[in-house]
Amino acid sequence: MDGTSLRERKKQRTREALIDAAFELFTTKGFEATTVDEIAEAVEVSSRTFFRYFGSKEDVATSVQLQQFLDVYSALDARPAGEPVVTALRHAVGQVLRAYEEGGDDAFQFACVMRLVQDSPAVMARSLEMCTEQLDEMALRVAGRMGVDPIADPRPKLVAAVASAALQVAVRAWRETEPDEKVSDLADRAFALLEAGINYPPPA
Amino acid sequence: MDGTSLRERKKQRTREALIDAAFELFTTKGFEATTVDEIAEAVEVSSRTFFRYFGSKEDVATSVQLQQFLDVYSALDARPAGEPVVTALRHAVGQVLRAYEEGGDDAFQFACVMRLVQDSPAVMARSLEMCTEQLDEMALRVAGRMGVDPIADPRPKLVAAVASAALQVAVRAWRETEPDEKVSDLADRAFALLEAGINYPPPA
DNA sequence: CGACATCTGTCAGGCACTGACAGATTCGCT
DNA sequence: AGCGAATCTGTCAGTGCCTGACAGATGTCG
Repeated sequence: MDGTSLRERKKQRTREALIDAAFELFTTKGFEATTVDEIAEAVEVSSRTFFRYFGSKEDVATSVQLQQFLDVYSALDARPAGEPVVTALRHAVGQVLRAYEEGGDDAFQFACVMRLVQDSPAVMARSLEMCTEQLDEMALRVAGRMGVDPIADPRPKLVAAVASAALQVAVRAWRETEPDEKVSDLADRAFALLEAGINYPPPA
Repeated sequence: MDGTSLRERKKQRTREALIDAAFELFTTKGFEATTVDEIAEAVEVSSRTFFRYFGSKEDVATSVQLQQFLDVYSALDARPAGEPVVTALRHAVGQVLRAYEEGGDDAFQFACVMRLVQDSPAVMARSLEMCTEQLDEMALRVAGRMGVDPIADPRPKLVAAVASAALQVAVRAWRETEPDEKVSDLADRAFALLEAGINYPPPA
């Protein structure tokens, strides 16, 4: 049952092999032009086995995105307790994004997933669905920071949803800008706007 | 080419018949248990014709949601020019939702779509995708209200995305609350929170 | 009425995805 | 090592979504 058993290691290896093969094919042929059979063949398993690891062809991409969410959670937990929630989210997200930008290993895969999400509607749809699935988890952490009940108080869920939306806007702006503006900067600016309030013009 | 030609009227009729039949079957049998063939049979057309009207089975639901977006746009344009954007969105959305709650015709269909979106993942995914498609349009109107460039200034897109997220949170909260709390009230509260700022605790 | 455009049904087919079964692999135990 | 149990995998058959291509029906306009 532990992670060092032969069975578990084999499973992990085929799982990663499937992800690698899938991204290789997605980037060269495109998402919809790639069939599950091709991915499975590249790893020398049956297509039936593919569906035992991933619920759908899109899930290969979203499984990577899920890990990114978990990274944000870790970074969020590491932020000081007194920090306001949006500010904490701003720093946590910026931290994770900068790590992806500089870390050579996952940097390619990260850009790969982002392009995939923006370019193929099916992946986009599944990705958005996964993001909303993660909203409860994120709301839970926000509620913890605020010291309020995550069910009775609507604010944690709102903050989580708004933060997720801001991040999506930043990523999309990143994909659309011609020069290589950094995602981390775009996201940082988006969160900074959230901190200041968005009911323009401010009724001061 | 005008809307009163026989051909156009026939098309409109089959389109509405398909939507009605689809919702009838979705509510009784469930979304995934309903096949496109069944919907087409109920209207006495071929399933091929169904796909000439709707790009996918999910699109039957999202086509209705699209109309709701258009309603919000109309309401938004009717708001006074000086009003801050989030406040204007709050009133526009509230106005549209209250109309759906009281209008007996579309009230049933509205509740129907909302249940559909929350209950079946495929519809949820497609719905979210359509919402992001509408973000540009909404951002355009927000930019007009703010009197800024919708491309150079990132704020309109951010406001649109945040407002959409807030609305989604409200709808989801509505579906989860046992008693019949009104969507319009939940949405109003969510937008009110946005107006006040969400960087809790406020660093006052 | 006739030329034309448009809509529809039928057919064939690809691809995503699933349940069921049998064979192979690994695990836990003696 | 050896044996039964649990788990993983491949094969097969099948359903359902969705699409291109063609031919026939229907509406449109001079």
